[in-house]
Amino acid sequence: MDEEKTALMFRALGDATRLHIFNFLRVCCCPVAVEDTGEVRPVAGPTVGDVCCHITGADRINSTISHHIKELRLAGLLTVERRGKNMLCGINHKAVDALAAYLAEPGADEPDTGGDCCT
Amino acid sequence: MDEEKTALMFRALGDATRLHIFNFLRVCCCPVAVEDTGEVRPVAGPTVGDVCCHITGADRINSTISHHIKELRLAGLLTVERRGKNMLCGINHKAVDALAAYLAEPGADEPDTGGDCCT
DNA sequence: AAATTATTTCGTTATTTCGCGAAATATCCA
DNA sequence: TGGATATTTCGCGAAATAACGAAATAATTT
Repeated sequence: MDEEKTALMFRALGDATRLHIFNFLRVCCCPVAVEDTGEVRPVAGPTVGDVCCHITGADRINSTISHHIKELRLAGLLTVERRGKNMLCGINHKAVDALAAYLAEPGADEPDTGGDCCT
Repeated sequence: MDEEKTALMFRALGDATRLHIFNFLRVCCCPVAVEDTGEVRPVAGPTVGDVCCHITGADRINSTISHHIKELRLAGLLTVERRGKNMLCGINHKAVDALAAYLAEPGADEPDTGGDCCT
């Protein structure tokens, strides 16, 4: 996973509102289908409106939430797909797993420059 | 791990320069001591100057790098300790592990609100 | 004590981000 | 076709952030 993309994901999660959205979608029921291509898309799940309702408490959709969801999507952490009038949100588990692995395995994608860097 | 703190960590890693610093420190040799209190501190390792040199290529310390290191430290991801004239940097593995676990275990710290959120 | 080295803090400027409301777009229903 | 619903895009002002150089602080050497 390239560093640019990784930073983008971390950045997306580095906002209280977005992290809240992300958590909600993770604990929420979000059945997904995996295409032959490997692409993952939500089969059912909360709409952008549901998310907005849960996060803000308001029953009207908020442009701010829409914007945050877009940012999470651009980072690759969310999938969003139109279903009629609604947009269904789902977690991109593959991306989340990759990010978790990144944190768990130090320097897996970096040439080892250690040894000549200590004082 | 509380959500506020988690977002702070993600935010700290969500900048290309800081992620670069973080990666450098992870692959670099960074022996640490664990105190009786559980506190972790670097025993040896790259100084702020070493980090700056590696990241920017310049041989002079840069206030920008100093600032980024401070931010990583405030997020709890780095430990910084004075050793004579220098400041030694080290990774706070405990915090990194906690962050990795957070990503790996969906909703471990969130009450399950699923079931009534799908359309 | 003065000079030197390593690093942080401060003040400034340019850029980005956040939240908001209004307008635009897309889809469905009558 | 004309609404109604769901969502995104646009434009705005306020607040946060990033990079930079200069000054300040801390520890070491002479």
